[in-house]
Amino acid sequence: MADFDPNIPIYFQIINAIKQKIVAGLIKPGERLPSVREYAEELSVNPNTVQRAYQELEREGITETKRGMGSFITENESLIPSIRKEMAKSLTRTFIKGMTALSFTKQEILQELANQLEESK
Amino acid sequence: MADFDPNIPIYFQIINAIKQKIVAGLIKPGERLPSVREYAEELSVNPNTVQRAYQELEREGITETKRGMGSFITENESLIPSIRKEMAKSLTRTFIKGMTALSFTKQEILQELANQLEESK
Amino acid sequence: MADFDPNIPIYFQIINAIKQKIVAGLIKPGERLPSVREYAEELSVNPNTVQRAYQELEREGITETKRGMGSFITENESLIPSIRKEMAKSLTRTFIKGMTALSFTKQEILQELANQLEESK
Amino acid sequence: MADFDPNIPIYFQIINAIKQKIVAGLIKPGERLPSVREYAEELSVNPNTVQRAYQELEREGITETKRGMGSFITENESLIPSIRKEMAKSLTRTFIKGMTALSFTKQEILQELANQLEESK
DNA sequence: GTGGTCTAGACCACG
DNA sequence: GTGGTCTAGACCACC
Repeated sequence: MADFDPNIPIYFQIINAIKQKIVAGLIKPGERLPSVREYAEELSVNPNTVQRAYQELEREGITETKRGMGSFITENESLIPSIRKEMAKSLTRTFIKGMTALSFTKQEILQELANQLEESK
Repeated sequence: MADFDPNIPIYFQIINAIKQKIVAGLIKPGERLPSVREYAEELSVNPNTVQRAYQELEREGITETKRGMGSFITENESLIPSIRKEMAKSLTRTFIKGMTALSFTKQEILQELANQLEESK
Repeated sequence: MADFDPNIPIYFQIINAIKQKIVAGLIKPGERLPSVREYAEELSVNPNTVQRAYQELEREGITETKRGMGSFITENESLIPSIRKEMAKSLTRTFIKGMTALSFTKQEILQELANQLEESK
Repeated sequence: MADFDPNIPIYFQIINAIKQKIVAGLIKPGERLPSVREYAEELSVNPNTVQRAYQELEREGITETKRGMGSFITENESLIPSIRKEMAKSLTRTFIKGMTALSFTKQEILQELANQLEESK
């Protein structure tokens, strides 16, 4: 089901995939994530890698994990919007950084985005 | 002589600096870049690091290396803008894809970009 | 029926609850503890977890298990206070050692403890 | 040089050891920590374990690590006192928790500490 | 040589 | 069965 961009740490891509699923409503607060081993197998990845992703998610307060029980999405009203905002900010920052490195001006960045948004209409 | 952001690979920052100079017309097609050693000293950086940057530039088709002569900006005038355009397109596509996955509308995407461009002013 | 702190192993909280009841005289030496199944149901907890707690209590010499009869608080009246004292001593020694390594003076150690005891009031 | 308490994660003990060394002035801000491999060998521990400790230290802002260069103690005026405070708090919390579990009252905890401080005079 | 990530596989704590 | 830690050893990115 998944193939990973070899330039980005797998654990990081797992984190983002889960965050996206939460934002999209595919996983709901309170719900349990697949077990480390289960998910590792599904993704054809080492359990340690999934473990690391889950750990990071917990550190960010997105999940709570209970020994012997599994990891659960935090039940928190503001969770989803805050993840959405954070991811949007990160995406935008990356985009701006990349474009700036190509010495695009702010005007040109906006222009390029507008163009491509049109195209994909 | 130059300050580097410690969070970004130095070689990458060197690449960008050179690209910017090219786009800005400070270095012209056909012109020779400083030697690896020269440049490394100027930047107080390990020669390997400059070497790596030059290598990458060549891989991207932006420069050509002639044995014993040094690295030269590619003569093909149209090559550089076309590379730039391609990279911009790719960056933008990635950005749009990510934001769409977070169910942002086109309006919101533009808005978010505009906001963050303002902030980083 | 009981609320558990999700950050502390449940079996550990059960142990402490029992110890406290003993010290408080709510359970007397020689008395029988509830059966594992009974207690597990009362606490809405996995029987294994209660089992684990009982095991640990026995290991500490606080209870004695008789096959087919259940777990009993040890008859030796003086045993419990002596265990308690030993554990307290050990805890205190560890604490002092750690604080001393941070070059706290005796005064400061007492102060820090007093402060934090206040806070958690 | 080191042997580890088997009940506490090794990476955690490494973190604490380094923090203590910083507080004690044995390692100074700006100074470089041993490389992951070096330290791993010295401690007879797997490099991954040291790596994890270093990573955590960086996450806490205590070190900064530069690829290909090593990990360095953060140069920050308030670093040492803040570590000292944090560790003291943690030690004290652990102590209180343990004593409370043995159903010591606040008075008794203070008493026990005072006694043992006297003894070790 | 240095840190960062990953796999493979093991053992333990917990429920 | 589930998460947490650890070892052994590999490969890559960076300096």
